[in-house]
Amino acid sequence: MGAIDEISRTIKAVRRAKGLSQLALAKTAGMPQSHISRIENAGVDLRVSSLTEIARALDLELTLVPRKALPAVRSIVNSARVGVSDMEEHWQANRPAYSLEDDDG
Amino acid sequence: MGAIDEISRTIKAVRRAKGLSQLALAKTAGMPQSHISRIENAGVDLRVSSLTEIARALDLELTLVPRKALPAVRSIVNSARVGVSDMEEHWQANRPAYSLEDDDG
DNA sequence: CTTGTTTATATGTATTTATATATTACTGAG
DNA sequence: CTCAGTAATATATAAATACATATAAACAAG
Repeated sequence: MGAIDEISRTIKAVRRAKGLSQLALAKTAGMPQSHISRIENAGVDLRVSSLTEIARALDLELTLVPRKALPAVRSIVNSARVGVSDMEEHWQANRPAYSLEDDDG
Repeated sequence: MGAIDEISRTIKAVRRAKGLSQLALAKTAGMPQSHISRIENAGVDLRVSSLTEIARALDLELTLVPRKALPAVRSIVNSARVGVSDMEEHWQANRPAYSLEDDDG
């Protein structure tokens, strides 16, 4: 599973957790609903500006963290979990954070 | 200053801090050197896959962190600083973390 | 100082692809 | 049936990306 896939899953999960429709998210992020749909389903390789806007609309922030700091950051992010059911499924079904890596490290 | 600008500055600073040429970074990231040059100077709106590969080549990880967790994450990232001179300038000249936000929040 | 060579970075151009706009279809709930 | 949410399609455009080439600096040797 690639980073893009991980991103799309996270977007979908967090959007649902916040009770937002694709249309609502799209409006806040300034893009058509069809684009959100494609992002969530069709493995679109987003541009950074688009990802930033979507993230912001979901109260997330795009961040670059050094590898050494990753475990600590993850535990913090886990503690700061939103605690909504739809999201829990996501975190448990996948990795315990919003991390966007895959396993070639 | 936008998020893209922040990203390009970070990439350039970290690459230099690691003593890598654009070509070396490009090879590791699997893209032509010309692209690195444009990313660092021409305000390119990167695709997520490109940013992920570059970040990985620089021992960074792209992460989505909830707003509430941002301050804690930043302090961690600050503690985990690499401590190279070229980078210090960057951190001091800009914001105290790798954070990619701008100021509309 | 000039020539050649190597390394680092920038630029010109063609291709690929995300994105915008608009529309349509499908689904489940009421 | 309507309505809300989502997915899928076609077209058009802007922009990222790839490929090739140019520029520039540094260095050595003549």
